[in-house]
Amino acid sequence: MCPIRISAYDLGHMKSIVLPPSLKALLPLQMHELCQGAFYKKNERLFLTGKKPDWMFYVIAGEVTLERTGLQGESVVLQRTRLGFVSEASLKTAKYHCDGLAITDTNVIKVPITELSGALDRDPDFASRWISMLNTEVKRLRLHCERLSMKSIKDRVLHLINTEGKNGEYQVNTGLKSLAGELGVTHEALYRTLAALEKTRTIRRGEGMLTLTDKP
Amino acid sequence: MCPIRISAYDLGHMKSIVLPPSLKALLPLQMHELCQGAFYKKNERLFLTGKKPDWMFYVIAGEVTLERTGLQGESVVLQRTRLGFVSEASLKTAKYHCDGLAITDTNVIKVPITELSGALDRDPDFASRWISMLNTEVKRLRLHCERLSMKSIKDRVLHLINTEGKNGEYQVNTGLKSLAGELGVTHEALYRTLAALEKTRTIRRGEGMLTLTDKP
DNA sequence: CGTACTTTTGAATCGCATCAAATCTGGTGG
DNA sequence: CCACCAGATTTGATGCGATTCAAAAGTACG
Repeated sequence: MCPIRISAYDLGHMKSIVLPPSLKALLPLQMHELCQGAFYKKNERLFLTGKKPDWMFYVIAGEVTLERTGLQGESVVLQRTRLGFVSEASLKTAKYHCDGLAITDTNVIKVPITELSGALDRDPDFASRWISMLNTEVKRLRLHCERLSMKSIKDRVLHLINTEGKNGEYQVNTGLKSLAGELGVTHEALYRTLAALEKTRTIRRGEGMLTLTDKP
Repeated sequence: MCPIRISAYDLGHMKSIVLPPSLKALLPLQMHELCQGAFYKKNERLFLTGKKPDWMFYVIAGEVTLERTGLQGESVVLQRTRLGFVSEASLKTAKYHCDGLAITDTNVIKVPITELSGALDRDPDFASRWISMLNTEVKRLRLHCERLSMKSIKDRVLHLINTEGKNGEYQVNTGLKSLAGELGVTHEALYRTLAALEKTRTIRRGEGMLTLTDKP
């Protein structure tokens, strides 16, 4: 029952690449060959705030966050992606409104934006699939907002397991410190909350997994 | 310099209606006549969680929130709309994932979902405009998440004025209590924070407007 | 084996939630 | 027109939970 997770590899320029099924099903056929693979080491940035978007990034291994640096220089995590597009919303945008940061070694598929945009205009089925993807993203973001509106860390953690997890199990992929950032709390407070939740047998922990214990 | 704001009217069944320019520009011509006007009194619900979406709601006057009721029965505001679509993300969804609540007397344009979906498949230009709208929404939601990640109420208020306001001015439309909900804080705390910000001359208040005082 | 980072625990502090209550406001009906 | 009510606004007092600062223990990696 260990989580299936592809590790990231640096394959150099990766001339020919294999698209993951989810991306293959989304993109029209003629786009497939225009895609390129890319590798980013931990803490490398895929793109920077203010820069012009040329590629759409589809994460296939590793993990990428969208971050903005606040007024005091602290970074705020807007989104984390382990499988799927980062910055879908930058399709028709002149500049990025946040940074894309690989928080671990990461493989992505790069899709050229100009061609992507053209294909969306030409191919109604593709446009429809793209809209569905954006709909999903909007809902995910609404849930994220809901989570961040909760006052206690305990509530946020349980909400996370319930909405992002499967069958009451949530896989923590890049460490609790990173998760704390996503939940909008300090890592110390998260550690304490998890310890408390474990002591009251509300959740169990193991192998980076947070599991809800079923209560009668 | 008073804010232009259309008040909501109950025009009965409103057989023939006038679409606002923003909606007219978005929808293809043949959709225009399929739209209907509707009026909701304060605290009426446009739709309920779990119900099947038949109409898309475009708010033209008043204000609508998307809300989910948490485990303890408290309601969490996911989104507020004063002009534009509510629940754009429910286009291809079997059921609503939240409630739509008129928090003041509200006029909306109802657009039939089946026809809307068909038009998106047939009309690439329309699909393109729809995608742009979703992109905007995704970005707005990301900013909302960023705001909710801020620890202090002061930071959230200033972020709100900077991102949702115009020229350092933010119009509070439906009361501070409602705004407090959107910011994820209690109304008491918000009142105190605003009073403090006013005392230090960081902001000014008047006529439901929060204005940033320019500092050298 | 040393370095960097994560995880963990400790103690002090502070901001916000909470509960309470007073004032103000607009709208309703006598 | 005024009494009345519901809701919004405001201020006060108290306690809790999260932040903050600090430091120790664990872990991965070269």
